[in-house]
This record gives sequence, C-alpha cells and structure tokens, in this order.
Amino acid sequence: MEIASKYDPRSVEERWYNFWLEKRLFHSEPDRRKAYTVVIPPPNVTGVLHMGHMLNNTIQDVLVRRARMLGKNACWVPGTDHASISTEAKVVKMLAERGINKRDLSREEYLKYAWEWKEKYGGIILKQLRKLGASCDWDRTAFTMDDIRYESVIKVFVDLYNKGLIYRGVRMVNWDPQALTAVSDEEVIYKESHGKLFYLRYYVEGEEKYIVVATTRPETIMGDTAVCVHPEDERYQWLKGKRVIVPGVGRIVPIIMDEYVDREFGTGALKITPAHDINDYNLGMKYGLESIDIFNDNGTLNANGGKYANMDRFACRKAIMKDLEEAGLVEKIEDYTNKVGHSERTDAVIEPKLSAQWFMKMESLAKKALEVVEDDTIQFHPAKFKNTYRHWLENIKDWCISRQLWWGHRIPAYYFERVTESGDRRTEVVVAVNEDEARKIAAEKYGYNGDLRQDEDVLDTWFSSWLWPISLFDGIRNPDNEEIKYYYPTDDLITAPDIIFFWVARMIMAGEEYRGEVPFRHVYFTGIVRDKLGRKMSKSLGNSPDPIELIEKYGADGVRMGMLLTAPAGNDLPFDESICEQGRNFANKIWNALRLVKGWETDGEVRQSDENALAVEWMEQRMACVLESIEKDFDQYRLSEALMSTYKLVWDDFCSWYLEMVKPAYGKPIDRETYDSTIRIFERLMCMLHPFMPFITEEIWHILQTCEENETLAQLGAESSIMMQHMPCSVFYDQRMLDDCNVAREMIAGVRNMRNSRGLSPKEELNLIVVAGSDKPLNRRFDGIVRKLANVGEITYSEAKPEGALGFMVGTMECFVPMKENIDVESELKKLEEELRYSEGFLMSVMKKLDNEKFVKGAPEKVVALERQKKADAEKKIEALKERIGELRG
RNA sequence: GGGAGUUUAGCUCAGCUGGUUCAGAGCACUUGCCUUACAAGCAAGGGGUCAUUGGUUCGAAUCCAAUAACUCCCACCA
Repeated sequence: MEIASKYDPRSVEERWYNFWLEKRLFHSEPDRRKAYTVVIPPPNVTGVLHMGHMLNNTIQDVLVRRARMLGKNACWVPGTDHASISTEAKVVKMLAERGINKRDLSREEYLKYAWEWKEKYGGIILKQLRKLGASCDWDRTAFTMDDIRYESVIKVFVDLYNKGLIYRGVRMVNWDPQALTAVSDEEVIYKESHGKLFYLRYYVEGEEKYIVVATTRPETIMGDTAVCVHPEDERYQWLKGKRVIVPGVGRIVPIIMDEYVDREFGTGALKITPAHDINDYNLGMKYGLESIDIFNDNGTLNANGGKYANMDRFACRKAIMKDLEEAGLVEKIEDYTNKVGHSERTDAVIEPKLSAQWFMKMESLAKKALEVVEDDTIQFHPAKFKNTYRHWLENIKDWCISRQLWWGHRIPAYYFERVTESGDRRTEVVVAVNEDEARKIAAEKYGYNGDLRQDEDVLDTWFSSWLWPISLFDGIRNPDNEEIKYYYPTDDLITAPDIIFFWVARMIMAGEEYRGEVPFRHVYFTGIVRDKLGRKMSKSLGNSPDPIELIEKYGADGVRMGMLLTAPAGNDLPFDESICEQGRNFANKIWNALRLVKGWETDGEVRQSDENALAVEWMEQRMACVLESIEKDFDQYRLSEALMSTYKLVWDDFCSWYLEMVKPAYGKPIDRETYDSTIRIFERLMCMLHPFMPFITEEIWHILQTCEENETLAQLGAESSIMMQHMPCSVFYDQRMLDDCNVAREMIAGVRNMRNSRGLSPKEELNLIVVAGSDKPLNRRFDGIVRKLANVGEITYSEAKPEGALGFMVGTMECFVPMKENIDVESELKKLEEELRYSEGFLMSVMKKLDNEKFVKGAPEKVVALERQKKADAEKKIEALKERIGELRG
C-alpha cells in the first residue's frame, strides 16, 4: 500500500468525520449496556466557537470516546441556549441597523425577527464543534426554547408556584438601564472604578448651620428623603430632631439616627435615597420614609428630577454639581475608588430599582444541594470548588427570575381585575400552563370569566438551563419515560468554574426537586484559557485565536492534544499557538512510524530471533504498565497526565526503543511473527490514543488492518468492547523485566555517550567489557539488544579490568570500552575524580544517617536496610573508582 | 472587609497518608548528527537552597506557625 509521505490532517479529518456521521456512530439509544451520559453546557446561540469551548468540548469528547470504547453506551447530548438577554441585545442591534426600532414592533413581530436570527446564526457553533471531532449525538440536538424544553420550563414554573416556591413581589432589584430589564444578583459584576466623593452641605432648617454629607452619587439628591447619622456620634447630637434642606432641591427632610451609619466614613453623615439604594431602602422602611423614584427605566431622570428631567444620570451628575458649586453648597470633592456594579451582559452600570418581579425561594432547595456535594454524592474536580460552592449556598438569597424582555419563556401568569366581596377593585393573578387552564382556574377560584392578560415578562435564561440534564430526556413532561430512566443521572459534567452558581448549583437543585436524584456524579471544572500574558481571552482585546484557523493549521488532533497536555483540571490554560505544534509534531511522528512499519518486507522463512521475541515481550509489558497508570489517571480525571503517559509510551518506548530493537537491517526482511506483533502493538496504541486524537488514530488503524471496510475504531466498543480486549486493564506485568531492560537502556546510553563525548562515529563498532560489581545475578537476556542499538560487537563478562579502556558505570556495574587509540588520560582522570567526589559525599550522608542511633532505632527496618544497601553500593563504587584512578595514574 | 487557593528547572506543571520513584516530566535550551520512518527528526547533555523564616521529627518539597508575593471568589460601607 502506498502511504503519503506527509500526514495531511485536513482531508483525513473530514473524511472520517463524515464516515462516522454516515454510520451514525455517535447516536445512542437505550439498550442493555451501561449508559454513559454527558450533556453539553449549551453554548449561547449568539456565540461563535472560542478557545474556552475548544478546551471544554475536547475534554468532553475524550471522556465520551473513552467510555464508548470501554463498551458503555455513550450519549453526549448537544444543544444551544437561547441566552435571552444577549440574544435580545443582538437582535435589537440587528434591527437598528435595518432602521427598525424594537418599540415600533409588536411582540409577535419582534419574535419573528428573533427566530429568524436564531435560525441563521444559532447553529454555527455546533457546526464548528464537528471540526474539532466532537462525537455528539447530533440527532438529539436540543434548544432551550424548542417545544419540549419550553413546555418543561412552563410546567416547572407552575409547579413551583403551586408549591409556594415562586412568588411575585415588589423588591429592590438590579436594573440594567440598557437592556431595560432586571437581572439577578449573580449577573452583577462589581468592578473597581475611579470616581469622586462629593461633600455636600445640607443646611439646617431655619438656621445658618449646616451638616456635610458625603456621597458618590449627587444626582440622587433629587430622591433624598432623610439624612442619617449614628445615634452615638458626638458631633451630631445637636441635630437630634431637626430637619435639613436638601441642597439644590429645597426639600426639607428629617435627620434620623441609626447604627447602620459608619462614623468613620466621610463625615459620618449619610443621605438617604430609599428609591435608589438597597440600604437606604431598608432604612426607609424602618423609619417610614417617603420613597421618591427619580429615574426612568433607561437611566434618565424622570419628572421628579425637576429641571434635570430627561437628562442621563451621568450627565445629570455633572450638571447638578456645577449648579451646587455655583450655589456654594459644595464643601469639597475628593478622589475616590469604589466598586460599581455592572451588568454582566451589557456592561451598563446597574441601577438599584424598586420594582415588581418574580422570585424563587432558594433556602430549602439549597439545603439539599449542599448536602449531596458535602457527602461526595457529587464530586468536584478539583475538590477546592467545594468551598466556593458551600459559601454561596449557605448565604443564598432568593432568585429574581423575571426579565423585562421578549426573547425567552414567557411567564405563564395571567392577570385580571375584579371587584371583591367587600367592594374593592383588585388585580388577581392565576398561574397555569396555558391560557385555557388559567381561565378555568379564574372561573373556579374567583368566578371570573372575562379576559386575561398574560404577564409581559420572560424568565431568566438560567431558569431553563437549570433543567437541562432532565429536560433533554423529556423527564419533566414525562417523568417516567424510558430515556430519562436510562440516561439519568448523567455521569460527568464539564464546565467552567464561573458558572458554578448560575448553572451547576441550580442544576443540582432541579435534579433533587424533580428527580429526587443528583443530575451528575462528577463535575470537572476547566480552567480559563488565557493568552501568553495571562490575560483572559476576549473579543475586545483581540487576543483570541480563531479555533477553526488553528484546526486548519495544526489539525484537530494537534490542537486537541496541545490543549490537553497543558490543562490539568481547574488550572488556567496559558494558551500559545506553539502548544499545538507539539500535537502536530506528534501526529507526524506516528505517521512516520507507520511508514516505517508498512515499508517492511516480511519473509515467512525467517525465524524470529530471540532478541525480537524479547522486544515484543518487553513492549507488551510496558504497555500493560502504562495502561495501569492511565486507568488511575482517568479515575482521578487527570487527563493531561494520562495523555502524557500515552505520548511517552508511543514516542519513547515504541518509536525510539521498540522499533529500533526490531527494525531489520537495510534491505533485509523481517520475520512474520515480529511483524504481526508489531502491527498488533501499533493497533493497541492507536486504541489507547484514540480518545485524545480520534482522527489520525482512526486513519492509521485502518491502514494497519487487513481491513474490514465497515469497521471503525471509534465504534469498536459498541459491539465488542474491543478496547477491553485490546486494553486489558488487569494484566499483570513483570516489573523485574522492565527493570532489566532499563539496565540495558542505561548501558546503551553509556556507550552512545562515550561515542558522543569522544567524537567517535556511531558506525564504528565497539566492544564492551562488563565487570559485574554487585552480587546480583546479571540478566544477559538483553545482550543482543544492547549490541544492536549501541553498535557493539562483543560483550564480554569478566572479573578483571581491562587495560587501555574507557569506562562508565551502570549502578555498581563497571562497563569498559577498549580503545584502539590512546586515551586522553588527563580528561579521563578528571571525570573519574569528579565521580569519586560525588560518591564520597553521597556515602558521607548515608553514614551520617546510619551512625545516628535514633535513626537506626526509630526508622522502619525496611528503610534502614535500604540505607545499608546504599552504603554497601557506594563503598563498592568508590573502591572501583579509586582502583581505576590508580591504574590510570599507573 | 471576609474566605479560598497558589508559590518546585527559562515556561507549564507532577510529586497520594513525612524515608530509593525524591528532587521529576513535557516544552524550551546546549552539543553532535541531512544515520535509507521522521530536521515537525535522531543521539547525548546542562539546568532547581522545592517563595522566606522558624518549629515538630532520627529524618521535611511533603506536617505546623509566621511572613511575603500573586490569583480567584464572596460582601450594601455611602
């Protein structure tokens, strides 16, 4: 068979991905096998693939492919998230570019545009994932707003409302004046910002005296309804019971006294604006203060702003300060740094705002969700995130779930007006899965048969994603269906730590509430992908490479491997393109090994040599050994370690050692037995590597096979669990043999080193004389291999030391290479003396331990025995070295 | 302000319950090689007071305390 001299990932990757798709290898249906389930963290429909997705999905794919090969029924469900607030922002922008104002559209018209947008852009990211090799069950692709998911969300809302866990109330919420919606506490990002602290004079009513109040937000004085000082503050006792005039506004407000005030801050006097600050709101409630709302929803001042009405809040700040300064009401202005809340999605400065919203009670849900993580029913990797998780759940507040948007799940609450028995007009609300149901309830409960008005708001995006592991299998609408019973709970969740509260915690709550069972067993937290300078990758910085370009340049296998090697769980990944090079180089290396092996001529007449039989045996032992360590790595989710071991197994053990051991001399054929074994070993290596590098392994596996057209490496597990056959997990391996081989490898390296340092050609054959130093019986099985790889003619075992030879030591064994030419005595002496010095120092440290009575008494026998052995070996070595030095000086 | 974490080779990180896996790996680096699979390579090398200072111990990268630097999370100080 003709094999291309260069590996071309592009054509190979596309070919195999299509093949897998055609065969529907990634599709899963419940059967008798054990299920292995992963649900994708649904990317936003607004998104395009970035490096974070690449890392996250590569990890998922490795786990899924491995499970599939181990004979499990692997199901990786893909999908996208409607991302209400960011999508709405994009759609509004797109409309604006077309000259359309959202406000001129009806809800239905607007949603038509939004769906169009979703259809056009929403699938991009999933298509991109195919290039990465993601083995998702595409037939199951879901969307958080498709019919099943939509109905599930509505059903849950109604259910939680009926259970009393969802309520509507007027609260101080975080208002995003740009998106014109409330957002949850988690969606507010506090950022350090350099601002000013303004000291304003509040004159006492009817007096010339004034009190100075410090504020960062002078524009809110229009809403001031009190000034507060600490009740024990000496400086302000005279103000007790008095009233002051709000500067520039003229409103007369009371002085109140409350321990909330920090006497150290500013002047120790605080202005109270109940409508626009959560703390002021609380104080306002406590003292029965009036609450004056001065802002419109978009952050401009309303009619209560008087002459500043319609001005933006930040422009107003400037204008007001100018006016106050002119009026002599400003004491001073200081620079001040504080944290200001910004909207996660729009980055607008959040405005605390009193409004009617829907909330969810979290306390009871949180309790259960905490338990299952505390008792390790769900394990976090790395475990340190348990702390973060615990802290949040122990301090949880109710969740504001309504959003003043159109794109999303519309809240199934229906309002109507009625007159009560006592004659009051009241607005009633009924919550039901649809309007017909709502009518029934309204009729039954209130005898009302008129029109209903549905709540205009939609639900927080996360109110649909928290159901994801359940709703994907339709386990909300049909809790007893076969699929949910088979696939749930899922096995692993792979996600970034920044959504631990938004998503992970809430999914656990939903799992407990709706399945009485955790949604997954393990959560693997990936790190954040950063650039070389340690900055987060972001669009605005332009420091994020295009993943698709990377794949084209290095191959998907190369990119996957590069990322995995440098990203242990929970560690940030400092991304540099060069890490992909390592992956690409590795692919190239494997390809060349293939070219070598496939280039060999076999000859059935040639008998397998002892050396080749030994090489095969050794390689198999090595594989079993590495396999065992990989098992452990996967158990602990140490993917980068598992990959590194496999990498070294292939590159070092297989390519550098094994293939060199069995490689026939130029032009000579190889024996059939060794050839077949080599192919088998190669195949197994491809199996081990397949989860990490699915494309090249599949390609090579096919070339190696005498090839059944229809078989594929990716599906093997499905029928026969060939990975189990090929990767026997409980194989015993002979550590002694591996040790013996290591001695041989050291001898080979010693001879090569000798050539290197003396400038001898590798082609010149040398002889080797071994003087066994220790009483350990020498294993000479590897002699033939040493001779071949070190180009040694003869190995002689002797008691006597040869003359005119250069030496090196392997353990306590002395090796000599006789030289034809004169040896450089001086440099040889220098080397020996250095080695002697080191050995003597080593002996001293060992002696120190052994001379210490406490050590000999206190340490375990085994440790003491080892020290004694060290001592004996060192003494022997020193003796040998001294002898050699004596001879050379001779 | 509270909490958590990190600090080991130039870089990214392993190092489990203290002792032959104790100072490791990969990359980078140095030297020599276009050796008929591979220069995206081969062979051989160099490189670390395990952040600092104390303590516990026969023995500390490993356990304890303090210090320093960095990172992250949480929090209503105007």
